Amino acid sequence: MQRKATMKKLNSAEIARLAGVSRSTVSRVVNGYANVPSETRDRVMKVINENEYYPLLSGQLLAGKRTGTLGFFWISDSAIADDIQSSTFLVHVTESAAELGYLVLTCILKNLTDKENINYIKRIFLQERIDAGIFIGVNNNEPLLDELTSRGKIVGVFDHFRPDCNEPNRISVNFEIDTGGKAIDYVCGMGHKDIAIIDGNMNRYSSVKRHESFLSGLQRHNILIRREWMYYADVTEPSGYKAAKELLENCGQLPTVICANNDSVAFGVYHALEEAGISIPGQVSVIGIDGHVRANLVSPPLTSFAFDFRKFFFSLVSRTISAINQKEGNPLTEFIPSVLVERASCLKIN
Amino acid sequence: MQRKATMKKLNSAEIARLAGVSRSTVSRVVNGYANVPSETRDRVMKVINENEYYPLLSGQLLAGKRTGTLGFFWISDSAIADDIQSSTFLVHVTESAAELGYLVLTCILKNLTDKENINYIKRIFLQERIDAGIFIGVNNNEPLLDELTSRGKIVGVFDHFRPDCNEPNRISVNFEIDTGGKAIDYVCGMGHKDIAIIDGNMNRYSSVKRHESFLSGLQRHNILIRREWMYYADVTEPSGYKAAKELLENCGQLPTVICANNDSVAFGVYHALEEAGISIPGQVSVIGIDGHVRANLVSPPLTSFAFDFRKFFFSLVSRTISAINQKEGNPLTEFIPSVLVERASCLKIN
DNA sequence: CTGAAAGCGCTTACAG
DNA sequence: CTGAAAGCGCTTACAG
Repeated sequence: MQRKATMKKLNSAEIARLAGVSRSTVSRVVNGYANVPSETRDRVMKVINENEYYPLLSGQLLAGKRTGTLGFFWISDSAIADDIQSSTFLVHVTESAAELGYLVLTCILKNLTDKENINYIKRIFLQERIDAGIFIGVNNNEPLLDELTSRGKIVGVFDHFRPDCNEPNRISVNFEIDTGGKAIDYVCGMGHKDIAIIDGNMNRYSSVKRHESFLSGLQRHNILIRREWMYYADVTEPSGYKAAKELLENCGQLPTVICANNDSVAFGVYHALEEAGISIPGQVSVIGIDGHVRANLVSPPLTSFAFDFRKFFFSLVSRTISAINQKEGNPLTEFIPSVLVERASCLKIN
Repeated sequence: MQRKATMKKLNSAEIARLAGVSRSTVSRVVNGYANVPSETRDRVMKVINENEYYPLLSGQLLAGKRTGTLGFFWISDSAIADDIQSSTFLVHVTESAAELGYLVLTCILKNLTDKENINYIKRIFLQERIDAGIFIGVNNNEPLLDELTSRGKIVGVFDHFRPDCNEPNRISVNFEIDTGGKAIDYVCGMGHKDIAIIDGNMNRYSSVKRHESFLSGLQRHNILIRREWMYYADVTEPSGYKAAKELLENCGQLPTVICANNDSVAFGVYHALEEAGISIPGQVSVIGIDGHVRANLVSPPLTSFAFDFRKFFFSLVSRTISAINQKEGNPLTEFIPSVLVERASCLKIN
């Protein structure tokens, strides 16, 4: 039924008038409270449905209801639209939230070093536009997270682990910590001994853990760690390209395999190797970590330890929502396991 | 400065008290009204900044302010997370809105045939969670759009043109209408005469226009239109695969080129041709429309008429926001031109 | 230039 | 089981 300009304003008072009850009762029906006899409930619901009445959010909020909205804060200095994988994260968060009855307010920011960006995020929390915020791409020790949690705000952070903090309003989801070691086990099993490592961004919990487990994996296999085969990148493709180029220029002898911190970095490694006329995997094998959607599209298809990102974000979003509802025994973090996806980029040798 | 649990509630009354003014004046300062002497303004601002005070959204809304939020309604029955291109649209909308000071509430829905989904969207509008809604993936004659606009709600729709409607609250952005004809001109210029067409979804304005301009292009070049070389798909890769497979099974003689409604459909055509052992472009050339991010990654790289989607969404979002602010002379639609990107999928013959 | 007061639309103790 | 009333935090005519 259409609301004409000349019609009375459609608020709870008007519904109450039409149904012959008080606004209190309308509110009780709208909110599904038990103490309304079914006859009254039906009569009120009929009026509500006929008029397509929905309580205005503004009134509900002021009376103390929650927004039913999560903030989604994506921090990345590279253009997110250009990275296919990034964009899917946003979709996973939105769909997970929707499944649980929540809406998502999406914010994309270049960095958190800019005071203006920090204030932008704080404003969204302090205006109470959202019940909690999901964060991607923040440093593990980001002070903003500490400030928000100490103010009682709820944050759900991707790739974040702070054993020194166990506030119930600091939720996170993490990659298993030993994927680097699994990658080393795998390439050693393929006969590789000359192993190069391209590390990620050491401000990310996952990158640190992969670094550590790359190294302990090498030790476990009694493989000499050669400084000229260890390079630092970031988590992006261009950073992987740059690091691999430096490696190629300075390494003297080529390694037989390059283990990349993640698949995007591996794509950068591909680029550098191709440019140098080095065949993959003929001369140098490459292995990644992530299970990037592009891993199957590049040539040769990239062997990688893959993660189910749908699962990642559902875990993060659902536990963040549990924190909003102050559920008891809500796990503060979850470590998600990887699955090896063997493709064509890593060759068995000898 | 941290707000301790024991501190007074930080609202406009508290700020007023600390600054020695009334709540009215605090509100005037917050909203940047002119009639406050700079001395008073500075004093109040100092208190506001020291306490990191932001007016609660709930109060502002109830007093009649706008939300500063756009809804983003993405309708797609295929998994959006799987389509790389789709995800970037979401990023473009979010970044365009942010540039203009708006936030974005993201909603992903499988279809609009389900009454429940229709109500989900209506609820978001009627609760006044948003100032306007951006729509992607709706049929050109979608009744929900008519209902929303007739209720005075503002919609901004991607790929939507209704010459019979010129409400100031129905905003749209469109593909130029003659890209199909440009594709025909191009392949004819390459010497092709045996031209097949895979059309899109005829409920989309762009697909209809491409269909029309494919046909008028063929006529312009005096090329016989052969029924067995015309197939309907949708806008997705699987639909292109299916249509191309049918074409190959039924066509008898192969065309020398297949013009696809868009790049996703073209990828499906690739798949079908590869499966049939037909080489691209050796035996059959393929041309797309869109400028999909994957066009450069497939083999052979796809020749396509590309659109600047960043521009698409900035146009849509900025004119939608102008409609919210009731700007005079706000253009209801804009047609965005294409740019030919020649890659390796379309061969010159004879 | 500034404050007191009304009003926005809901929910929820409270009283009956 | 139900209604009258208070209250949430802001903004904005209105009066001075």
